[in-house]
Amino acid sequence: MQFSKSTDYALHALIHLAQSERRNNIGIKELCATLGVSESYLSKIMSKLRQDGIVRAVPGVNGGYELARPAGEITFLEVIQVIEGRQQLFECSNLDSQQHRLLAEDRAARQDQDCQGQSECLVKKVMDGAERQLHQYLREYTIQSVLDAASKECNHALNKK
Amino acid sequence: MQFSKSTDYALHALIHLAQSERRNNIGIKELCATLGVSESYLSKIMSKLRQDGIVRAVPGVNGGYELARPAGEITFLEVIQVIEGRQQLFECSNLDSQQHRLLAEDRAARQDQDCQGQSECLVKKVMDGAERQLHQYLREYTIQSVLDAASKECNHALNKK
DNA sequence: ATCATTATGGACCTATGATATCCATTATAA
DNA sequence: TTATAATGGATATCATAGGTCCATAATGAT
Repeated sequence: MQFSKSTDYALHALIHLAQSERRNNIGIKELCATLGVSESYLSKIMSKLRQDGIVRAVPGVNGGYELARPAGEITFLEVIQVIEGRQQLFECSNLDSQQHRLLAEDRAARQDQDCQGQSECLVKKVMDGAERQLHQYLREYTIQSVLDAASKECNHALNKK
Repeated sequence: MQFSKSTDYALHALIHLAQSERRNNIGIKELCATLGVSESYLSKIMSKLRQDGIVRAVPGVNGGYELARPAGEITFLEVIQVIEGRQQLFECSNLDSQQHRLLAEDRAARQDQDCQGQSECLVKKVMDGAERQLHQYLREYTIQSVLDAASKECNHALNKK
């Protein structure tokens, strides 16, 4: 279980766009030179980011990409979900297996109305909790926060001089 | 990015073993009937769990599997790592890209001794933090805790009657 | 000792998705 | 009108997940 390279590229591309905010329309050529990745591959990724409203793109002379929103409003979670998709981290296969059927029957036999309906697998419950934790964390970091961290390091160094 | 089916199978198999603790040596036939998965595939998974000391296996008549340790000492994290491997959730490709080189040069130019050595990518720093969060969460849940949750539900129902 | 039983590990297969390239087309500004 | 730059479709390659089959080894029962 790993994040794809595309996610890596997407995040770094967005950081570069954020760093170059005064200039608008950064071309794919500059982006792929900066990231060290092929033009054709990176444009697929940029295309996805555009379709999800994270960047704007303009073709033609002096065209290129720019952030569609302030860098502080683009979270890591959002970027990751655009690239990786929005499937759940964990899906319980064989919900009709004997193990699950027994648990469900238990619940049914007990006629516990509170438990009806939440026939979810207990393993999945734990894993869904893990996913929630992860999402909560990734929502707290934005493209801007990375830029801030970089300049904070820089200021720290300057103060020492 | 998703957990594999194998992780699903492994967790459910371990829960079944834990539920059947008094009987020892649960055969692969019983396990795969319970989980609804093929014998040949599940045995690969069980073999991994054995190699990592999570279950014990004994061949021959009346042989089978049993937990190698108390269910309360087998964490979700451990099981997941055995099955999924221990690679990092995020690896930064192109550490020699222009973007990374510039950051590194900045640090070097500043001659900030505190920052030397930690030339790590700022994106990776965030993602490593996410991984730590996830691991911390998954370490808190064990095979036993799932069993406890199930019986707690059961008691809750009995008290209402 | 032999035999039936059960786990093990190697070889193999297939499907899927990640990674990647190429090109024809479309949209834009100069 | 033209050069430029993004877009999307088709395609290729490779690694991994998911899965099967079989020969072998180990074990308890007879």
